Amino acid sequence: MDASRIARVLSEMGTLLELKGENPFRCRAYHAAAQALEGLPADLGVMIADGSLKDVSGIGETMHKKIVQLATTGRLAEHEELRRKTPPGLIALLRVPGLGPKKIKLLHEELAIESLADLRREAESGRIAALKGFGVKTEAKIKEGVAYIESMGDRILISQADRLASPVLAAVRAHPAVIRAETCGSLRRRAETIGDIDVLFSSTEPAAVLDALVALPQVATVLAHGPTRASVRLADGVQCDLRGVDDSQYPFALHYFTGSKAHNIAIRGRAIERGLSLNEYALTGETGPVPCRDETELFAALGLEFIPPELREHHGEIEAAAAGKLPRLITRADLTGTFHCHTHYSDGANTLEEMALAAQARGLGYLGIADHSRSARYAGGLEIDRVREQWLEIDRLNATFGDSFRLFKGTECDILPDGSLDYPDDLLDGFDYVVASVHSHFHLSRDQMTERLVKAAMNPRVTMMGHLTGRLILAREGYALDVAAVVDAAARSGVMIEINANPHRLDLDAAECRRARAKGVMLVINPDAHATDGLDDLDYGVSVARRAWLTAADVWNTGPPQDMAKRLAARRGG
DNA sequence: GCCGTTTTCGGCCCGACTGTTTTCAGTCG
Repeated sequence: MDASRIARVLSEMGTLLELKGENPFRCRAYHAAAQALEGLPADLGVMIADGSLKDVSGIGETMHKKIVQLATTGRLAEHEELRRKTPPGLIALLRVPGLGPKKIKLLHEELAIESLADLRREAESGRIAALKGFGVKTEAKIKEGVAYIESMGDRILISQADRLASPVLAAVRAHPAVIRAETCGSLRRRAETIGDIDVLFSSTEPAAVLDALVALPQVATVLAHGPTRASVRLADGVQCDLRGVDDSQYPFALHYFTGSKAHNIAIRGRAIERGLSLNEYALTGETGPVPCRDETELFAALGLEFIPPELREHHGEIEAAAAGKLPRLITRADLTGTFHCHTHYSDGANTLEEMALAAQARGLGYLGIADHSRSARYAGGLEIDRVREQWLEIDRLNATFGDSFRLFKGTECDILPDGSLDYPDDLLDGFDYVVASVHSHFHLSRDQMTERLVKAAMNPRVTMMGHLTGRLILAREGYALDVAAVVDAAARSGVMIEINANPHRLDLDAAECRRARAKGVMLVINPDAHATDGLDDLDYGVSVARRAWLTAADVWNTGPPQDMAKRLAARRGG
């Protein structure tokens, strides 16, 4: 069993123990261990073998044994027993706002509620309001919460969150009494998916600002509304938390509400070690508060470099910041071009020229075109003569661009079920580069799929692997695959791995990218654009790279654009 | 269950808000 699957098991055990009414610190230990597993610096198997897993903070002796057992046998008796004893529907009840482990336990014991459906029925009957500790308001809130969950999924893509948050943030900043404002939480950390939107502002009169904000046209329902904090549901169902603080408190609140939770706990621990106390309003020492004008000063007061929000996951960033060894993270401005874009030759919406002009308008010095190969019939994959026609058009366009811009000839070539490529070798040799991707036969066994992708990653005609795991966030799990084995193969052969920047994919993900880079694999940020505005998704790819601790030197499509032709040729042994 | 330049036991981040309570427990972030 791999690290992230084991993390899910441990996290589920933590939740099941909560529902059982276990000691909350013991429950937290399982969640903390799961978190630690998600951020491992190396392969789990390797870390078990060389003993370094024992040194990971949050994994003690007991947890280590459980992890080893899961890694080797894929099973854990304690987990199976917990599952057997807990009705499976109980976990879903945690998603109902206002219901936590204690109330769910009571509902289960008193009314035998074991599912969302049970909960809705009992709430409608009025029996919940009669329970001790409950009341008519709680019951009404439960009914509303169940209806919402039944109508919507609980998380949204970061791209959707951006679209929802930006008008709200603009409205907050436009309020005359607001001094500073920012979105916080997982949105600021640029996570793949967002649960709800957090907006923080500073003002001398936060209550008045909140009064105005809950009346915004984007707000559908007000869930809570106090003098410093309000929770609202936006028109399309996403929850938005608004918080106001005094401007002197703003840096502390910004840091606190950005999280992650694990990062915050560790930072507070560091404050305590230094005889300080940190909460969301202030950093306080024995002689009184330590004023900080911004987050940089807050980190400095704790002896730390500024930690970019994308790194705040308690995956080693505090230790690195203390040692002055944080990487200089890649930015969008470092990207000088990109590969893997589609045109109307296959399933793209725009012409070669339109894509080229859009790339230039975004400050890129080159653009790689990688339309689908012939087997991808549903996507208009190119037969060989169409490929040659496209090459001619690219040559004609390049002649008009002069030295200022260049289109590269690529292909997103299907990896066939047996691991071979979808075009003959002599045609593949004519491309400037080859992106190899899986678009069919998703249901091979894990061993077969791994063998298929390892073979492609070892193919000397492959330049980079496209959307390696095939996942679609919130929609489809990736196919069964030993990612580490394919990454190892890519490391051996010098094949690059794509960070597919489409917000539905973000494939590879940040944790795998970080491990791949540690093995020496070069990453490349590609938008998988099917239209000109798809090029803007590069921002999401940069976020993944930053969350993976990558610098410009770790990503292929950086550096002087005029060198790229030579670098590509060198990759292809030319 | 984890962890240790005060500790191998006794802590474990902590404040706002809500609802059901006459002083606070539970939830949430």
